[in-house]
Amino acid sequence: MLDIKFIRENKDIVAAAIKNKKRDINLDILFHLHDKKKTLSQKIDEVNRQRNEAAKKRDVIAGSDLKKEVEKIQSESTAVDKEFLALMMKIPNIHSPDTPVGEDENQNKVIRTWGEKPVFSFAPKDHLELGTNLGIIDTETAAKITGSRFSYIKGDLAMLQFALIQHCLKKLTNAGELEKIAKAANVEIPMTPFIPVLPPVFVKPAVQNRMARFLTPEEHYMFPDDDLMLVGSAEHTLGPIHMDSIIEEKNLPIRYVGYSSAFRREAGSHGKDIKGIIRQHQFDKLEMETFCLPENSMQEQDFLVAIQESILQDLGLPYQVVMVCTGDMGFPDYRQIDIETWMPGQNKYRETHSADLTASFQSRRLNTRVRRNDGKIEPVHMNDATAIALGRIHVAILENFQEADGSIRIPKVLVPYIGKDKIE
RNA sequence: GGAGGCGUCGCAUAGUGGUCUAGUGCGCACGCUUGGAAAGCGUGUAAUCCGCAAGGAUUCGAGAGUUCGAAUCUCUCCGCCUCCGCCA
Repeated sequence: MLDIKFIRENKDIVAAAIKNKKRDINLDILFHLHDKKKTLSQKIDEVNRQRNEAAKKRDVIAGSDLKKEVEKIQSESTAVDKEFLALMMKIPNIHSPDTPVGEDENQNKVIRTWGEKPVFSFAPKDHLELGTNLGIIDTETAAKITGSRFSYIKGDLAMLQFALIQHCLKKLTNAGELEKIAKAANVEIPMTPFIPVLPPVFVKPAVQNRMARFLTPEEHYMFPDDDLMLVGSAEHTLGPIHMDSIIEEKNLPIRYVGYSSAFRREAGSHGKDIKGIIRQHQFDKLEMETFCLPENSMQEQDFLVAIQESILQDLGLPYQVVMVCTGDMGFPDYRQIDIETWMPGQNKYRETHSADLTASFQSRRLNTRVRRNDGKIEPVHMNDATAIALGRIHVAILENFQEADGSIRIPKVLVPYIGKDKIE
């Protein structure tokens, strides 16, 4: 959610963002509702003042009349508030000046590439064929037991997953490692290490709503009997950690790295990526969620991207970094940077990482604020970014590091965790 | 799942219908004192909204209700604690 004052003072910027993010909202209606809301609340304040006075004087008759009056205005005011808020929530975040304006993913801008795409002396296979042959991916049994878009990850691939998690956690909790990454990326912000978290995978729908992620309800697994839903990402329970609280400036930045399964119904993606484990209803992910000072949040995002790149470089996976354009970026995002990793079996780069800077957009709804050293209070800035998404990285590793005989080379950094250098 | 207790300004606690404009302690900030510090003393210390300001309104877990008036009474919900049961 944006600040209504900001919207009033920057109508052009907000209107442009609405248009660039392909939405249609009339800001004049919003302003009109806001005026009405203000007038009504001033009226209520005044009547309440009189009411308090009457109560103090124990004036039963006047008090009784004023009570009826305030009830009448109150109901009108509640209706206006509701309408105002509903419209406010439809307004997307503005986008950063360096975000490319565009219609869809075709206008996303590649800003860097790293690594050499592998050249095979044989016809490379896709991850499903490789994984099925090696007995480490089993989608057929999963289809019988649970349904389509689920899988059993077994044997060395399961080991590989834990190795990846361990490798990343080690990196993210080590201040020295982080400093190296920041220095290489020219980022100058405090290097507070990440706090590892195992968050809940259920979230109250009302809280998820305050994350301002407009993942429609159809995309979530809902449990109405318990008023709960499964998270689509650890972000959904990491982001609200400081809901309704004020963080002292000296305690920022706060960085979390959460490990959890993510659950997505993938409604509306029928037929897309149906083969293999690229698009699953359930997958595991290490997710970074950070809270920082407003003036540091762009650098914070650059830092998170640098971490993502460093992880992919450790693994030796070729990738490209992409500035996501306005038409393709998330509703609450100020700037979105994706990393796409080369997948030979698909013969293209596929999204494996996303870094979302939401600035004050989420924190305003979550009511997560910072008390500056001078005592002023303002919303903190929030970033969230994938550290590693396990399903898709499995795909990348299997497809990039396959040998002619169908075996898979294990990335050097992971060998110590698994105790061998090959899946065969 | 059963029984009981409890949710108050960062933390701890007082407050059982009007004197609560929510007290006190700790913490924190500033000042005095000091060569400097600690201690001591003094002052200040929740947020949100409206307003240029003066000031006003709202919030005592959440919501609804009773009342001229609610932290305080009633109802519903949520959370926490203790004991019992079940259980990884």
